[in-house]
Amino acid sequence: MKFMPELPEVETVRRGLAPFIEGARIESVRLNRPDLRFPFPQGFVDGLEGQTITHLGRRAKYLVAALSGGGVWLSHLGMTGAFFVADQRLAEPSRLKPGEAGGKHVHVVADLVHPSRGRVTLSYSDPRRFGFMDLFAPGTANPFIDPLGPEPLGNDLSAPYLADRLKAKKGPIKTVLLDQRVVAGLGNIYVCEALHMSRIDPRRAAGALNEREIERLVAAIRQVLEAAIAAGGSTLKDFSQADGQPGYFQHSFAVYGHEGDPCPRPECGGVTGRIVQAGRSTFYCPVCQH
DNA sequence: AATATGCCCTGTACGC
DNA sequence: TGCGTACAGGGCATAT
Repeated sequence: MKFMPELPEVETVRRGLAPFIEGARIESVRLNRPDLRFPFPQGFVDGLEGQTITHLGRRAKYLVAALSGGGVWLSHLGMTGAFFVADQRLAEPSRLKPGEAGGKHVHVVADLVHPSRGRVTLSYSDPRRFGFMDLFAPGTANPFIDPLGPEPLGNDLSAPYLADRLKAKKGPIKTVLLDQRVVAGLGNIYVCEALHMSRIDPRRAAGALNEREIERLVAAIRQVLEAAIAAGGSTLKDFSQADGQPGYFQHSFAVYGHEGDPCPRPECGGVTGRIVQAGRSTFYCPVCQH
């Protein structure tokens, strides 16, 4: 299974990058093309240069870098976006994997100065360019962040909250869970996994779930995300070595990508199926999910 | 208003 | 081997 940056992967990237860029001053930024998924906004480079990154946060699948002037540097990795760092104690940039950090898909390179690490090079690679970046002036509305629902790992996601948001929904629970206004940061993989763990059929009408099922679902969402973050965290020790890649880890899934394989639930006996809902693949077990 | 579809983009896998 | 096609999918735009 190839790396795909959903919430746990973005969190792992955040944890990997933070020690290199928090507190660092952005000396220069080079754009190798005018756009990713969207054009870089007017004043992007000028707005970043000279700023110090005071904090690197995450909201849903967005990386949110707070700047000393009060602005916000927003980044979304899309499907193939990746950050690479190199400082003077790490491998030379030339040792970074060719075709990735050194290749034709590196679209943004920023030179930073970190108070203890010295010069740090931060590169962004994104072959498919589904990612994007934006820059927001202090105090301005953020159309990406503002509409988002609660973080799935925070206290705001609760069974009563979710029950309230689901009760009027006629669409399938799988599709509703991908709506970032309901819960922020769930993607196709972890929705499939959470529905399998909570034994809920992805085709069920969201509004038809009962209280017990919703409680199981909320618990499962937390569990699959936390397990994935833990798996990612275990790879961070390698972050500052060899290829300098943050958060690239193989994580095992119960159903995602396992069409035709036996359901991993003990004594279930089902075979993992794949259906398409709202244009996306859904993997599920037709025996134990109902 | 809520819901559904098409689009973006490129590397990879696969059938013929 | 080469060529065409399907697929991966988050979020936006558009249509209903």
